[in-house]
Amino acid sequence: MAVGLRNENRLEHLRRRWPAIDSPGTVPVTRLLIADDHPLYRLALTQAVRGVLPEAEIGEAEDLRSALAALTARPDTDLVLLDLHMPGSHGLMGLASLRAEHPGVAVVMISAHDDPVTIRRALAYGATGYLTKRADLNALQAGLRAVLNCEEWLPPTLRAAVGAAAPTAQDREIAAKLAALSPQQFKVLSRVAEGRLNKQIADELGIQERTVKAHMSAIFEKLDVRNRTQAGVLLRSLELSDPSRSAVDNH
Amino acid sequence: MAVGLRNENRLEHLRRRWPAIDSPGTVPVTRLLIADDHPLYRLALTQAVRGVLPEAEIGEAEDLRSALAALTARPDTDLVLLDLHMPGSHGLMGLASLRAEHPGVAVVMISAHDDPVTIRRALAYGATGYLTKRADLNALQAGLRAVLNCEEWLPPTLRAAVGAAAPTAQDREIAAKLAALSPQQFKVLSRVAEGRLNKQIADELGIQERTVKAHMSAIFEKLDVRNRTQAGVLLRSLELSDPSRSAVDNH
DNA sequence: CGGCGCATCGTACCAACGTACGAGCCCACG
DNA sequence: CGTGGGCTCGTACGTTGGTACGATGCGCCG
Repeated sequence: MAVGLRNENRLEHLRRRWPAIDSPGTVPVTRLLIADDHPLYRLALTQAVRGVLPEAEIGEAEDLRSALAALTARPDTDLVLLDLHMPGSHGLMGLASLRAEHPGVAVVMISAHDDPVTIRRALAYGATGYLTKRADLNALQAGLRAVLNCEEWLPPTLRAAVGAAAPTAQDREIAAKLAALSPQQFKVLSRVAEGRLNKQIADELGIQERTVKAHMSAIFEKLDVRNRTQAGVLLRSLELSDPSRSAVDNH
Repeated sequence: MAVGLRNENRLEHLRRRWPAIDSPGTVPVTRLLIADDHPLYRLALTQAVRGVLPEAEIGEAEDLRSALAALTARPDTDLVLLDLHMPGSHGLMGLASLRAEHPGVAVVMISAHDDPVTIRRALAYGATGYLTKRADLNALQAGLRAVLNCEEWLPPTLRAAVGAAAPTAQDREIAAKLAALSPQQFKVLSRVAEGRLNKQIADELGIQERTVKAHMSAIFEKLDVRNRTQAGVLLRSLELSDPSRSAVDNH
C-alpha cells in the first residue's frame, strides 16, 4: 500500500515537470543523474540521453555514496539512471536507498542482468523502468522516452516473461515494510545492517543516541522484528537477486 | 589454509573407505544422502546412483534441517548430494552448514544454476564437486564416479570457465574465516544470523548462556568482527551467489 | 485550522550483550 | 605423555541495546 502511494507520487512528480512530453522540442531544462561505476558506459548513456533531451543537465556518480550526495546537493534532480551493480550497493539496495532517502526522484534501473524475477523485484521496490545493457542506442532511447513520458518501461523481449513472473508474495511484504520507513529511519537501518553501534550512527548522522534509539524502536515495529540483527538481515535480503525460485522451477 | 586442511581431510576420508574404487564391482557397502526438495528429482538421482553403486544405502532429505539431522543420526554417511537451492538454506549456506557441522562428510553440489563464479565459490567453501542438473544420466554418473574416485569434478563444458574465474580474493578470506569455526561455533553463528538471542540459542543447543557467550567471543575473534550483527551479515553473505562480478565484467 | 506523521531530545530502568578473570573434561596429535 | 584445542560452566563487571514514560517543533493535507 505504502509502495503504491509512493509510486503515485513518483509519477505525479514527473507529470508536473513535463506536462506534455510528447513534443520533445518544448521540454524544459531538466536534470538527470547517471550512476554507473564504468566511465565508458556513463559516457555512452550520456550520449543516449542527449539524443532525447539535448538541453538536460546530466550529473554523474560512480558509487552509491556519491549518487546519494549528488541528490542531496541537487534535490531538483528528476531522474536517476542507476546501475544494478555498483560499489557500495549490491543488488537492489541502491535502489531501495535512493527511493527511501529521495522518494520524489524517479529511478530507472540499468543492468546486464535481465532476469525476469530481478526485474519484477526492482519494480516492486519502486523502479520506474528497467533498461537492459544489451539494448542498442535506439532501444535505449525508446525506453528513455517512455520513462520520461511517465510510463513504466521494460525491455519488450522480456515484458511477457516479467508479467508472468511470480507475484513475489514475500517480496511484496518486504518492499512494503521497507517503503514504510522514513528516509531518516532508512539511513539508520542501513548503518545497522553494516554492524554500526547506536553511538556511531548518532555521530554519523549528527544526532543524539537517544534519537537513534527512537528510530530503532520505530523501525522494529514497522519491520515487525525484535532486534537489530533481524532488522539488518531483512535489509540485506535485497542485496542480491535471488535466482532460487526461477532456477528451481524449471526441471 | 584452514580450508586446505579440511579439503585434505575430506579426500583422505574418502580414500580410506574406497582404497581402489576403479573396480566398481568390489566397492563396499556405503551410504549416501540425497538432499533435494523435489521428490521426483530425488528419485532420478537415486536411480543414477544405483547405476554406479548398486549396493549403496541411500538416504533422502527435503530440506537442510532434515539433512543435518540425517547426518547426525548416521555419522557413517560418506557423501551428500546437495541441491544449491533448498528450503532453509539459500545459496551456499547449506554447503557451509554441512561442511562445518560434519567436516568429514564429502559434499557434492547439484544445481541448475551453473554460473562459473558460483561454482568457484562452492569449491572455495569445500564442495567436492559440482553437478549440473542439465546433465543427462551418463554425464551425471561420470561425475559421480569421479567424485567417488576422490577427484574434484566439474561439468566438462564449464571447466575452462571456472578455471578462468576470478581468484575470488574476498571469497577466500570469508571461506577461510568460516572454515576456522568449530561445528558448535557454526551452529551458534547460524542462529545469530537468524536474530536469535543468546538465551534462545542456549536453550536450542541445550547449553548455558555463558557458554554461548564464550562461543560468541571465539566467533568474533575468528571472523574479525566486533558484534553479532556484523557476524550475522558475514554469514549471510554466502546466502546467494553474487552475480555482480560476472555481470560487471562483460561490457 | 486541526490533526497527523516525522524528527528531535529528555530521564529512567531493565534486559541483553560483551569482556575478563577463572575452571575442568575430553580428545587428537606429535 | 604432554600439549593444545574444543566444549562446557562459573563470577563479576561495564557497555550497549531496548523500552516506557514523556516533551517540542515542523510540515503536510484534508
